[in-house]
Amino acid sequence: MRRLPTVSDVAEAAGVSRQTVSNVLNTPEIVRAETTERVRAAIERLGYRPHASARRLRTRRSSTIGVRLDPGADGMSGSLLDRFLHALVERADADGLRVLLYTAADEDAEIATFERLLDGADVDALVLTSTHYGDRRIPWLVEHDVRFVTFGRPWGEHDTTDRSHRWVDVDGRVGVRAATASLLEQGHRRIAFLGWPEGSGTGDDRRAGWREAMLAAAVPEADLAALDLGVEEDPLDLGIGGRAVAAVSPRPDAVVCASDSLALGARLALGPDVPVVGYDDTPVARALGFPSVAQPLDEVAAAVLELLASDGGDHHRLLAPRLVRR
Amino acid sequence: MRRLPTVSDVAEAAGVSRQTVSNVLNTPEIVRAETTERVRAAIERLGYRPHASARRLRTRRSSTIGVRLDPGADGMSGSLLDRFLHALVERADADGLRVLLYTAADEDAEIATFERLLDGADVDALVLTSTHYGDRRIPWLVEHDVRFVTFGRPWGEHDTTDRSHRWVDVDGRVGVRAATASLLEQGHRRIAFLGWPEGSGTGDDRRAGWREAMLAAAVPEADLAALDLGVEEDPLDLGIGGRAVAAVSPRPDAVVCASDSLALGARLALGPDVPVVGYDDTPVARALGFPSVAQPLDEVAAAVLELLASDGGDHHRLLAPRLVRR
DNA sequence: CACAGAAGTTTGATCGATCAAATCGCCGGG
DNA sequence: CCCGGCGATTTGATCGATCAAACTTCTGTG
Repeated sequence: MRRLPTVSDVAEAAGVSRQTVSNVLNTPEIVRAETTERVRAAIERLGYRPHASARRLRTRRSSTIGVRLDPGADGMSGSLLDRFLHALVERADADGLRVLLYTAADEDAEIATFERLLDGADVDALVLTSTHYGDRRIPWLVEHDVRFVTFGRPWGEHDTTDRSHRWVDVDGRVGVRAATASLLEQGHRRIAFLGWPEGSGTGDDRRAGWREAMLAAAVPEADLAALDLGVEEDPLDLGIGGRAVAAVSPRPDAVVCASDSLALGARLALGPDVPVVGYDDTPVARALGFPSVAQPLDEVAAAVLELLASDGGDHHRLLAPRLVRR
Repeated sequence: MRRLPTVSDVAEAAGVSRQTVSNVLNTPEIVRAETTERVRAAIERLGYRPHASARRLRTRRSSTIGVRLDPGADGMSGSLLDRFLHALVERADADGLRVLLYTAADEDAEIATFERLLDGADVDALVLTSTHYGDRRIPWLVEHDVRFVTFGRPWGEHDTTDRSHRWVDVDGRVGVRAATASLLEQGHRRIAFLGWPEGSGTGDDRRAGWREAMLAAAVPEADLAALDLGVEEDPLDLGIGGRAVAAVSPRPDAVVCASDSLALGARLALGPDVPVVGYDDTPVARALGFPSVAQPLDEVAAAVLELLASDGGDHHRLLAPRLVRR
C-alpha cells in the first residue's frame, strides 16, 4: 500500500505550513480565502485524508461512541436494536462520529469494559440501550464523569429532571392509548390488554395507556380487571399469551398487546377475526398484516446524538410513537 | 477526569525504561521473569492501560475491523446479522480487536466509505456480509490490497480457489438435504420445496439440497417439478408463499423452505398438521415450534476472524448448518 | 583471563496530527 | 516616521506509544 500523504505533504504542495493546512480543516474562518482555496486544491490533488489516530492522540478525543450489542434482545423484537443501530450509525456518520460495538455478559463485565474503552481512549461517549430498575451502570458512569445517553428512561430510581443522566425514550403509554382508541373507534368495547406481569417499567407504562383509553371511553373500571392480562413471556412458547387471552370469558372483541410476539400469540389463538394490535412493528406484524405501534427509531437516534453533543438545553426527550394501521 | 498514567509513569514506578514496559506488554518472552513481575505490579498499582490511539499511530495498525450494518436485511431473518454481529464482537474482543460499524446506501457509497475508513486508519480489515453476483466491492478491495473476509461465498464469478478472496459460508445445500431427509425418514414422500425463483446463489444452493435428498430417496425426477416452488418474496405479503403451496395438487405431505418467513407462510396456509421446516432458526420458528436449519453463527464468526488473522492456510471455510428438530 | 555472542535493557527518533506561542505583514493614528 | 494592534501564518513542542539501534550484563569457551 502506498504511503499516505500527510499534512506536511499537503503543506509543501500548497506552499504553506503544516498548521495552515490544519487550520483549513479545523478552523477555516481564520484562514484567508485565497489560501484556503490553494490548500483545498492540494488536498484534493494529493488525495489527502487526516489520520484519525494521530488526530485523536493529539486532541484526546476519539470521536467514537460505544454501543452495546445486547445479547438478551433475542426475541422477535431483536431487530429493533438492529434498526436503531442502523439509524444511529447513519446519523453519526453525518456528524463525523464512528460507532464502536461492544458486548458484555453482565453488568460487572460491562463496567469493566467501560474502563477499557474509556481509558484506552477508544470511545469518548456511550449509548446504552436496555436500562432497567436498579441499573448500576448509570451511577458508575455519572461518578466517572463519562458522557452518555440512554435509550430508555430511568425507571423509578431517578428524578426525571436529574441533569446528570440524559435519556431518550418513546412514550409507550401514548402509543398504546392511540392503539386502544383506534379499536374503540371501530366499535369494540371489550378490549383486552395482553402484556407482562406488573413490575416492569415499560410494561406498566404501556398498560397505563390502555387503561387511560378505556376509562376515557367510559368503560367501567370494574370491567378492566378481567381484561388485563400479564404473562411471563417465554421465547420458546408463544402459546402462553394466546392461552391467556382465549381463557377470558366472554371472549374479548379485540386485543392490544405489549409486543408483536404477544400479538402473534393472540392472533394464532383467536384467529384473524379478532383484531389484534402489536407493539414495535416488527417484520412479523408487517408480514401477517396486523397493526402495530412503531417506535420512531430515526428520531430516537437523532435525539440521542443531539443530547450527546449538546452541553446545555434539555436533558431528555420523550418521543411519540406512531400507530401503523393495517 | 484524572490524567491517565502512561508507559513512562509505569516505567518510573517500576524502575525500568519505557521500552521495557512496552516489551512486557507486547513481547514478554524477551523480558526477564523478575522484571516482568515488577512491571506487572506497577501496571496493576497505577491502573495503567495503553492508549489505543497512540499505539495505533505508531504501529500503523488500528486493530479494528469494519462491519457494514446492512440496511436491506429488514426481513424476518434480519436478526441473523444481529446474531452474527454479536458473535463476532464477542470473539473479536477476546482477540483484542474492536468492531466498528458503517453503513452505506449503495455500492459506490460503500467504496467511498472504504477509502475513508482505510485512509483514516480507522480500520485495517473489513468483514462483508451480503455478497452477490457481480459484487464490485470485491475487486476494489483486492486491487487496493485490503484485508477482508466475506460471510457468503462468491457466487459464480470467482474461482473458489482464488487466494485473494477469503470467505466463510454455511453449506445451505447440506442443511436443506438434512431437513428433507428427516422428513423422508418420517415417512413423507410428497415433500415440496418452497424457495425463491432460480437465479439466486443461495436459493439455488438450498434447492439443490432438497433435490439431492429426494432423488436419493428414489422419488422420480418427474415428480419433482410440481413440488419445486419458487416465489418472489414480499415482506409485506406473507401469503404469496402460502398460496403457492396450497395450489399444489394433490397437496404436499410436507414442505421444506428456504427461509423461516416462507415457512411461516406455508404453515399459515396449510395448518399445523402439515410439517414444515424453515431456514435460519429465527425467533419465529422457535416461537411457533417448527423445525429450522440453523446457521452456526458462532463458528462463522470464529472462522472469519481466523481467516482475517492467518497469512497462509486455507482461504475459505464452508461450515455445516444444524437442523433444529422440534 | 580475555572475548565473542547472546540476553536483557536503555536511548533517541518517529508516527501524524494539533496546541501554544512566536513571528510576519499591513494599516492607521499620533 | 515610528509604533501599537490586528489578522494571517509559521515554528517548536507535544500527545503516548513503538521501532531501531546502541548499550550493558551475563555466559560459556578457547
